[in-house]
Amino acid sequence: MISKKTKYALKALGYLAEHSVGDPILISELAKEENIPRKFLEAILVALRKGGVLKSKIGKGGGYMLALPPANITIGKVVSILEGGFALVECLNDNVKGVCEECGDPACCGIRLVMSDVKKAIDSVLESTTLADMVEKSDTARQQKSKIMDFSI
Amino acid sequence: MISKKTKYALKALGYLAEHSVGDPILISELAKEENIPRKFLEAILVALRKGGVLKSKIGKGGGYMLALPPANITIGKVVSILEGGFALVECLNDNVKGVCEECGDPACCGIRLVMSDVKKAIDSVLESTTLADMVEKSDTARQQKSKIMDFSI
DNA sequence: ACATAATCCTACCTATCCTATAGAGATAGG
DNA sequence: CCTATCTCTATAGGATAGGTAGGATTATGT
Repeated sequence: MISKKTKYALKALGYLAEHSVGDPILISELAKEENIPRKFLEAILVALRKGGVLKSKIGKGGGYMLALPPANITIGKVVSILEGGFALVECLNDNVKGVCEECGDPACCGIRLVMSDVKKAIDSVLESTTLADMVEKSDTARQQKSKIMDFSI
Repeated sequence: MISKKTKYALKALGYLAEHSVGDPILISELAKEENIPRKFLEAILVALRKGGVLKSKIGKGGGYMLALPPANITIGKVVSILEGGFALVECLNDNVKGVCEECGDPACCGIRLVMSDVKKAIDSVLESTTLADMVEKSDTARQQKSKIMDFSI
């Protein structure tokens, strides 16, 4: 299960991708528009900045901007920043904190082998989907829906 | 990240798949051989029994057996029993506890749409991999390794 | 230089879940 | 009836997620 942190991050990034016209957007605007607790969002944005996805401008007239075009920000990157990778078992994590004590021999642990397949499947989706894709999916779905609404009237 | 519960479950099931010759195996044997806290394992086995993966025999000479052949037990089933499904967002969970408050309109929520793709990818692996596969993977890896060892001597 | 608007940083709190344990109860075999 | 088992309920400690507070720092405009 992805955490609220990650969900909030994706919502905030989605907003930035749709509303950014070059100048920075305020934390408070993001928090209000996307319904995210202000202070909590602050911490999330800092993480995203340190992860290279956002850049900020301090002081009056400051705020946050995307550091890259939406098409160059993968969902995998965002998840990885907020969740510290998305491994299903410790021993498959990117930032390896050591082998999990359960599988005596990592190379032969059945669980590890299976979860490695799962991780590959997850990563292939996460790495191939970008922020731009996410926004587009959402827009398309909304348009589809309003079409259907029109027909039904 | 899968919980220790699930890891222990898979280890115990793996042991049962490999050592079962029809008669029940003791909790204490499973706990000892697979290095799992006895009482904790007890709870896990009960869950697996209620989930239809194991059956038990009470009283003297009792113990646990697989309720199905290993090739008919998917890893997905086990994960689903122990973790209550493996959705990445609440609103995609099997046992829907309601829509997540974040995505106003579930049908148009970009996060939901992306995570739905991820879930499909996960499920396709988890549903197509069985306990028998897991045990086999592990065995094959072990054999490969011992071959390499032989060469190197 | 100064007031103001913004992000940045450090620390903290609380509830929930994960892991684990204890002990009495129920059931079957001999 | 005795013993070996699983079964059930309750509980406890620790970690993590989610959220909050307040002040420090930095930039802008006048």
